[in-house]
Amino acid sequence: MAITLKDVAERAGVSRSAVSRTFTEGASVSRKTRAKVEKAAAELGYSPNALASSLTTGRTKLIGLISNNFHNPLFLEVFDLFTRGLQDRGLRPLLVNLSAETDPKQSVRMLKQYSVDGAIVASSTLSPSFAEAFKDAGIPVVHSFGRFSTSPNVHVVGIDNVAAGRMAAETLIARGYRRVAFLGGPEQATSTQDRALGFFGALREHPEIDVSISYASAYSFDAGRVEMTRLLMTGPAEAYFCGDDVLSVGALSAVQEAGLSVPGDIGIIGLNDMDMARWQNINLTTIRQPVAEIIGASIELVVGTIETPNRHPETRLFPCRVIERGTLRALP
Amino acid sequence: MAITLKDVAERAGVSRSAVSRTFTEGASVSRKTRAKVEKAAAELGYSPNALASSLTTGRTKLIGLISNNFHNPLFLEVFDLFTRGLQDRGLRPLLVNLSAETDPKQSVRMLKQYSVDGAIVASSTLSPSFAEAFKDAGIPVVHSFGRFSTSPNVHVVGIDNVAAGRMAAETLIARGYRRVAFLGGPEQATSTQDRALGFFGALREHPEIDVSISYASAYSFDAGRVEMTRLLMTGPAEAYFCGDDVLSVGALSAVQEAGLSVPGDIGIIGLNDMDMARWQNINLTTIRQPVAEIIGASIELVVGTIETPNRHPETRLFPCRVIERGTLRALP
DNA sequence: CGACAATTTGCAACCGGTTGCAAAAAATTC
DNA sequence: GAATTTTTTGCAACCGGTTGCAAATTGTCG
Repeated sequence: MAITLKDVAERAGVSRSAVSRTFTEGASVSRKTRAKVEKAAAELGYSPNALASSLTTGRTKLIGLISNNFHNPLFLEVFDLFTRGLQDRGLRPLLVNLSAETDPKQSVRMLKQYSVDGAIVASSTLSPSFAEAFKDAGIPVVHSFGRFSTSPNVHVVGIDNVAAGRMAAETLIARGYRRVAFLGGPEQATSTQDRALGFFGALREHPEIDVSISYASAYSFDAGRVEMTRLLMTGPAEAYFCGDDVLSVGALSAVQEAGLSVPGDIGIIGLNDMDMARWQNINLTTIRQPVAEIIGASIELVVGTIETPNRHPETRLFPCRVIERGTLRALP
Repeated sequence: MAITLKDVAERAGVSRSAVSRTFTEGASVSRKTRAKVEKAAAELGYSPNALASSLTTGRTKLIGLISNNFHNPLFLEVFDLFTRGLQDRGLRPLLVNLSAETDPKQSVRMLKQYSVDGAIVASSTLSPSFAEAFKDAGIPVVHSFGRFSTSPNVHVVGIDNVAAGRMAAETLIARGYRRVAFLGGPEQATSTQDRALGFFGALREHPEIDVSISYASAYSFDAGRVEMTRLLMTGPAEAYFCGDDVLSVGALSAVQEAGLSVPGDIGIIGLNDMDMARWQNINLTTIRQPVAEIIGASIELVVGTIETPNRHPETRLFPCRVIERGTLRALP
């Protein structure tokens, strides 16, 4: 059915090795045989079987891309950049949707069966041990959007969530808000924990400012809306740092629905700068994650680790910045 | 490095075939040897190499998932459902990001190299010939969100875009709009062409209604905004059928920015019902594509075609329905 | 033109599995 | 317990490639 090396070899009147060599970068083949082989291959429409060759070379050029954030709009951009970035380097993303389960064993097993060259765990909610499971299985791995650690066991690329929390606090302080709050995502998400830490840390130096915290059940529109609706009934703060943009939009919607104005009555600052944040009918002031840089570094790091397996685990954090839009009152 | 059949065989004191058979559904192995093999495998942490076995079985359980819609929020849902649906059947999605290029040759080549069992082309903008290229290469393929055809060459699953256009027209007519327009996506997108066809078809029976058409340069927020801004300066219609939800939000934003009200001054109806359409600060009236059904059928069809290669090309269309929200005036 | 070095080529073994076939072992029958 | 049938097992070839090695070819130089 499919055309193999042998077919091409026969047609070109050379050995199978000669054919293999014409298709291998930097192998020794004369001009003449290369020409013969290429002609025969073109005539037959031959293309080498990447999987068969992976058996001997030990490289599949397959990269496992594991995520559980299939509902966060930011991840459209993330998938776009990852797939493009990998393709540009001749790598193929094998997508794994984690959905509910958080046990790494199954994913590790599966990706081992497919002999992926490396894996990228793209998630801000999974614990570091998830990515570590890949490392333990001998699969080069990078945790993108993962938690910062001073002594990481695996490569981590992302933002400093503590610093981001601090940045949010400082932004609110600078605008003169006196009663502020953090509306986090799920309490067990590492990103929420760290952002809370930074937020409260910065405010500790401002005892005159009243600060409170609450958690939404998920990084989702509905969760943000529900939580903000609840907050509005119990006497809301003047400004909220929401743990995520989608959450922010949910909160925004609850505030507007209650007949209050943003930023007049209540200020909101999000985090991520998803594409929709700039839509004029949302116009969300937020803290931007440099997604492209994070993904570029992640790919670079996973490729580097494939080439140098015992490379020391690295943490690469990229700075965030505030994107001024319309949900926070202006600087005085 | 990695544990192979041979290692397990030696440890269990059996032949390699015996080990292979224990891991093959429905092969002949006695209780006793199976137990020995399983014990040895567990002790060594063995898991069979899926790629190596694919060499003889001819099945990789890899499915190419090809898309060029990495900026449409609807596709987050699409990716989520596809990856989950494939995983549930033990299949692995190999993601291909088409971005700019529309030449199928490269994708076909690449997916052939990886011996995918089948391919799913998920795009409403690619021409039918794209999916056909896969079929011609002997790869079972389904075109999801593709163009309807009475004599299809490949399986097509999606909605009847002509009917959707008609549905939009009828919805506007029923609400008493007298000057309506279609704000399409790129003129060459098959989905836009078909939706226009249905829209104008339905209005042909209503000569009293004034109808016009224009195209946005892409299915994007910015394109919708730009085009609507232009329209507002040249005397807009009373209501617009926008070829897509993101486009609708762009248009919506332009209208609001011009100080006009929706649906008071101008009505808008979109198509897709992306997740954000229900966000209260968008609250878009739209026509819902039954995404889950489309994807379920696509997977079923590609699996069916893998099992029965010469299956006749099928077209499966699912009905859309109008989702009433706040961007169209109420029924009289 | 011959000696020698550098390139190119084919052979054969291997990567990690699967599978048809015949022999061996176990189960069934009388 | 022997004869027959059924099940289990191992051998060896194969899937589609790669690669070390030695032989064959080509090129260089005096």
